[in-house]
Amino acid sequence: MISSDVIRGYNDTMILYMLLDGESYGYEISKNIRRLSEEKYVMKETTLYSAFTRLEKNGYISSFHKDGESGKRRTYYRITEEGLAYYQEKCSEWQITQEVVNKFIKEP
Amino acid sequence: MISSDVIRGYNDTMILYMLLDGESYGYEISKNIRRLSEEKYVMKETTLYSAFTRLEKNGYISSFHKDGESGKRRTYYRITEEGLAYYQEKCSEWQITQEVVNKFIKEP
DNA sequence: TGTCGTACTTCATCTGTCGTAGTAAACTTG
DNA sequence: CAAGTTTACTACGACAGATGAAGTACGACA
Repeated sequence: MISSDVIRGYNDTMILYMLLDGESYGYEISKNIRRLSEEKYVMKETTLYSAFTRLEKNGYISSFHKDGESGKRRTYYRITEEGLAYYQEKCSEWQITQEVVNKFIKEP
Repeated sequence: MISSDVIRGYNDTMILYMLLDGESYGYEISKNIRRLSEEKYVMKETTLYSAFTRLEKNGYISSFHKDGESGKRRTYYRITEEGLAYYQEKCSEWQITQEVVNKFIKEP
């Protein structure tokens, strides 16, 4: 299992990735992250939902409700253009981060 | 420049790496991290020194003073066996982290 | 004598994560 | 159809690690 301090800084990126190919909502995103990471990373509920708040406040995602849906009270999110730009930035940053951290790693 | 939330979780690892081939002290380690990362990462002083405290408290490094040194008040550190084990753990974890995060990265 | 580089230390603040807990609808299974 | 499980959140408080700002103090150099 991956410790959270390592991933911290990429939770937002993961969520944004999950919204790249269309809108989704908390529970679904959570499941998808878990599945895509092959159970190696499970985002805590509180982390996920507080990330939504932050991302929306920063204008990277926008929330809405689907009406006509049988009372499931889901909050859907979609990525904004700013969110996409931010995501791409993070991807570039990740390449550099890998390069840098790898200099400090000794393979056994 | 790399944002700190990304690296957070690997500051300790970097410091330990710097102690793998012998004792060192704060200022030197700081310089070496900067140099090795090719200026891409500069650890803040407060981050560095608070990391020392934490690492020592966890038994991963031990501090000492060299006597006979002309009053430069340096605190030297060396890595312990627990520190080495912890470092190796972190290296393994890093491999997994890379794999996981890369699943959420789209190359342009 | 003053400034720069070295080598820290203290303190207060902020951000993001996490544990605990609770709500409530919908689906499942005996 | 009752009871448990899954879905889908929300609220609150605590905590760790990073950070900014500021200060101390020695030595070198010019």
